[in-house]
Amino acid sequence: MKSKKRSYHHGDLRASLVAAGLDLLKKRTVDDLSLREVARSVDVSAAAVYRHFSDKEALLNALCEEGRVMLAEAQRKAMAASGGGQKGFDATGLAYVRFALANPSLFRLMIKSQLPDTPSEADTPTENVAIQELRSNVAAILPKNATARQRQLRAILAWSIVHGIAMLVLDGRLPHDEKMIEAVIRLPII
Amino acid sequence: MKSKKRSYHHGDLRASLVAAGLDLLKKRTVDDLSLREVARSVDVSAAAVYRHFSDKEALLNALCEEGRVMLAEAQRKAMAASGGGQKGFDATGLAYVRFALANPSLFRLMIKSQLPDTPSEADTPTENVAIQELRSNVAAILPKNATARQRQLRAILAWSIVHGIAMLVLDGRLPHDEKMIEAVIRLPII
DNA sequence: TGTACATCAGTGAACGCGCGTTCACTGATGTAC
DNA sequence: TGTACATCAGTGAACGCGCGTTCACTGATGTAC
Repeated sequence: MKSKKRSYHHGDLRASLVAAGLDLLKKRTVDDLSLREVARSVDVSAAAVYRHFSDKEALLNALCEEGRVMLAEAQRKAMAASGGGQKGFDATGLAYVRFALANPSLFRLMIKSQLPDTPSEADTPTENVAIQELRSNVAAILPKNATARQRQLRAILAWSIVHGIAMLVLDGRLPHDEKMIEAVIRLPII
Repeated sequence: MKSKKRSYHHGDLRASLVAAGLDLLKKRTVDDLSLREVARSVDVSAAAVYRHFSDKEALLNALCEEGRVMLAEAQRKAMAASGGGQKGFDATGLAYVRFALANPSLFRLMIKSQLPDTPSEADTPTENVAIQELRSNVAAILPKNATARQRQLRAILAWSIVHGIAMLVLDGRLPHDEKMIEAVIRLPII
């Protein structure tokens, strides 16, 4: 049986490399993903990669960017399909976990990448874009008289829950059980 | 200024290697920790390590084991100091997060290591020792008429929260803010 | 229609690197007589 | 007390490996005249 090394290279090599990288991330650890292997799986020399990316990091950043688009799209769809409110909130969380479980290494890569965070050292230093959007979603769930502090803490709590489940399942500490995951996310936390 | 490479080797080399490994994990990623560097920091040849560990994996397992002891001890102390009940439960969770933040790479190494899990493929396949102890702690918090299912879900929820906070802070997605962490853990989730 | 030239994506060989592991060895220590 | 020997923790050189990156190159394609 020959190894069915599918070639991704039909025209735009840059796009092919990104596609191949995403595909390899389904089978490899982030640290096991080498620039050479990405090139190999597109049947191109390693040096060819440097025509499209300045270095390995630039290639990984491109993969991250692709992942960010995929995740945002999945969450947008989940929110729209569920009709907003508490259900929409839960659906968004579930989409987050599902994305992580479907793309383990890509998810880890995105998490570790520090790119999309606040560039300025503002009042809330390390806080990032995702959490701010999350907080506005939380605001829609909480009672109107909730304080800013309460909103912040609830947002962090919600993020921690979905992120925690995702990581525990990814690392094999919890079984990959859809029903269980949904049930945990739907638990009333207020 | 000379690099102050402290030697750990005073007698028991095995113990020195473990100590050096734990120390290096405070500054290095798990993947950046090489057997050669551990040996180097104890001023011993790389080959000497093989007198005490069969291979690199065995050395890493020893580091994991040390970490497990440290974490268990921290949680035991936290529980005892707080006097049990809901406070004890929160304190245990806080100890988990604090341990992770104090020993980032060691914590990651422990999480990925699959050793301490259930060896048999029982009814709850991937579930491990930690979650079972956690569930008994949850049982003490929940009302007496709670079902087994409710207890299980609450245990997973509690674990997910502390694990999620820990990972988000470790990966720089949330600021390392003790007050915030405590506040999130103490949020009423029922 | 044909020729000269520039462009530039991709090649393949080579580089230095640090890694995990193996191997024959050395030299200090303890034991037997 | 002295000598012969076994033990065994640690040495240092060497191995093959795959990596990221560089470099002079080739050869197809398009454009100018």
